[in-house]
Amino acid sequence: MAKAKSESGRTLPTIKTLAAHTGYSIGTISKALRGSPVVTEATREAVLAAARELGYQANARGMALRTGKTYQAAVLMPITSAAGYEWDGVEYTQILSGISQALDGSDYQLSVYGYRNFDDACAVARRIADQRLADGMIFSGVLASDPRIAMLVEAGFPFVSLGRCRQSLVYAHVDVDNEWAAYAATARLIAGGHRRIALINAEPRLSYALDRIDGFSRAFKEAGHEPSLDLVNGGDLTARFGRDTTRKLFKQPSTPTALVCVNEATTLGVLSALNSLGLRVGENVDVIAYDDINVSAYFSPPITTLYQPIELLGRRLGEFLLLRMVDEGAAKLAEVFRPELIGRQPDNLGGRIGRT
Amino acid sequence: MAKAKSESGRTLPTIKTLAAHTGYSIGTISKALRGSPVVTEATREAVLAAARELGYQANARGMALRTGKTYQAAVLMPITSAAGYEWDGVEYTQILSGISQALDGSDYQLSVYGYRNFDDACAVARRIADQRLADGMIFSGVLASDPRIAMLVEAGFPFVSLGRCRQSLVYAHVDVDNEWAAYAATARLIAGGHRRIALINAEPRLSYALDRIDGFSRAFKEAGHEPSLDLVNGGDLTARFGRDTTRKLFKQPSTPTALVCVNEATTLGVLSALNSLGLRVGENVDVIAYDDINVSAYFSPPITTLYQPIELLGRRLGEFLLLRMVDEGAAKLAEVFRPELIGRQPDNLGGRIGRT
DNA sequence: AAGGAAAATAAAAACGTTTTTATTACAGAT
DNA sequence: ATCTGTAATAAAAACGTTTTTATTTTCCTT
Repeated sequence: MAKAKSESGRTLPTIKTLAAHTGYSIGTISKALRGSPVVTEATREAVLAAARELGYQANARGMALRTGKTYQAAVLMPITSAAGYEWDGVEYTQILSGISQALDGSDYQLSVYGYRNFDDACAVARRIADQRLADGMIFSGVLASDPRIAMLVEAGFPFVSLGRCRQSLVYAHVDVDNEWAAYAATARLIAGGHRRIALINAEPRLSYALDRIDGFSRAFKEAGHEPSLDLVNGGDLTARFGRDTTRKLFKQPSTPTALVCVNEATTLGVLSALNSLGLRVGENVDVIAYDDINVSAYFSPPITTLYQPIELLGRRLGEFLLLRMVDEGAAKLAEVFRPELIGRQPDNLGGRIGRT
Repeated sequence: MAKAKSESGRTLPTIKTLAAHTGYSIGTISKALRGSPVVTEATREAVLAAARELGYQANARGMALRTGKTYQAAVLMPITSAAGYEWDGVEYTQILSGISQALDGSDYQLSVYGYRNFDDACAVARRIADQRLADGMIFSGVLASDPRIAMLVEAGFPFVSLGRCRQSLVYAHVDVDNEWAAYAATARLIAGGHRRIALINAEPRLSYALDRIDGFSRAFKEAGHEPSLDLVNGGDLTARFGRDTTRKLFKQPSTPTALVCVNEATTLGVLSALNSLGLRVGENVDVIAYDDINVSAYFSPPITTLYQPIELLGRRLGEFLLLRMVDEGAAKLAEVFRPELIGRQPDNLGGRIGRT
């Protein structure tokens, strides 16, 4: 078998090369490189100098084999449905980007595992933990009762989830304050005079979808009104879902006067449907959207959004995972981001609707 | 050091476990598992049965160390600029998704390497090749003269690029026929009566940006007109760039009557700007867009697009890399996809513009 | 029945590390 | 001068594989 060669055709330097070059044994070299206190300062200097000179870089596989660590951080990523080619999972670019930045400079390499559906995601998570394919993992799409979290907590495997489940378990996580966000959006619309508000939501088995319904309801209750729960719709996060749902809503006898949208893809579908129904935002209907990627500013007219730079969440996910993998307790590793409400419309139908 | 334990707390089975369990030596076990012809059929059966029974899975680090392979496929991913939080690099979700699907079932694991700018990308590529951090790599954002391609071809390191450079080198690649696409879009607009056509393009150092200018020019020349090269604009692929460029174009004395847009983010910016200028698509101006993620159907009005499911490109990238890593010649591994022109508008300003 | 070739398997070496154990050198104490 | 303890380093073992080399078994030939 050919040895690994560097581009120039020479064999890569190993710890043995350093040993031969410096005259020390490989054990001493290893200790010097790892900063063990048993080697003299002078020896360490000599070894480091040789390492620099020869361009030595520790072989990750050798380290991995000996230590049992993998130096891999796994990220579970949903595979976009090949079928409809609908706009889906767009925000993963930003999440990966953030995680990658956090891992940059650490010894860990980002490893992506695709999954096709929730069961698949569970199977992949279990495989990673059981076979120690990585030293830690990150995943999203958390269910109200998520078997992955229960399983990994039980196994003591380091992980950070994007989203919180509704079981009382202690685990590292990052999340958006969806309850507050839905509350803020709904309250703004209620203050604008709206009573029939639709919530275009994610599937209700997802934990954050429930959070949003909670916030939605709370806004009504605090204002002394009954929440328009009949206008709550759950589905996938595509433009198609937004369009179809909007059309359906406006075929009903009691139509909404405002909509809160789950994300910008869905919003695009909603706006498209409203347009084809001859309804104009700010005149006949108000729309507030969740905004991952700051694109709502370019809609015509620009709409009010709950803005949360998702790359930041990704970075925090990576940072937390690094800490978790060196055995930082999970309890301290939790952060819930509150998105910023960016008002681009008065959201009171231009004053055409009566305030209470 | 604690041994790797499976979730249930038991030590993971290794080739030694199988040896003890079956009575064969570890060498024989290895050969049986790898399907070497020197072991009897009966032995192989027994070994495989034991492997199934104990849930044995080969340890990737052990294999990696011995064989010198890493079983990692590296993908270089641009890190979205933390600064503007502009919509950027969205299509990477789909690319990764496609690659992940192609790698699924192979021995290779997808490894993501982020880079911040082109120089960084080159450095990362070199590091991966020099230190053998992966057995192959995939990257995009190819320049007309791309040092990564030259370097990797020279080093004999397996890779597949998304995009072609303009140097005469033999290497595996996947690309979109950008020359044709720009030609088709421009020709359609010329046929609709347009003469002043703007091209909202990527940065001209990118190879595909040049391809598009070529196609754009060819359409004019074949129709016997001078290409409106003064209306060609290159920049990043954000909505902001689309908006700012459009505003700039319509401030000039000789404004365009139609625009060809580089991608859907930019298109959103273009449409936003047109709207704020009081211009309506299909009446005052026509727009044709490149469409990665099939979202143009939801614009109001829907616009004509060049549609290319990008996940398919990703899948082919992965397939090619797998072949390349088992030493398939690079020459055969090339595919150029021609996008589909989906006409959603007549693109002749509703007949208001005179045909020649 | 002995010899030998071929087939099957066992044993050993190697990949690049880290860690444990053993050895050496040197100081200070007696 | 010898002993003891400590500091520094060397040597060896181990991680889980694959591959090369050695050994055993089988079976055919004479």
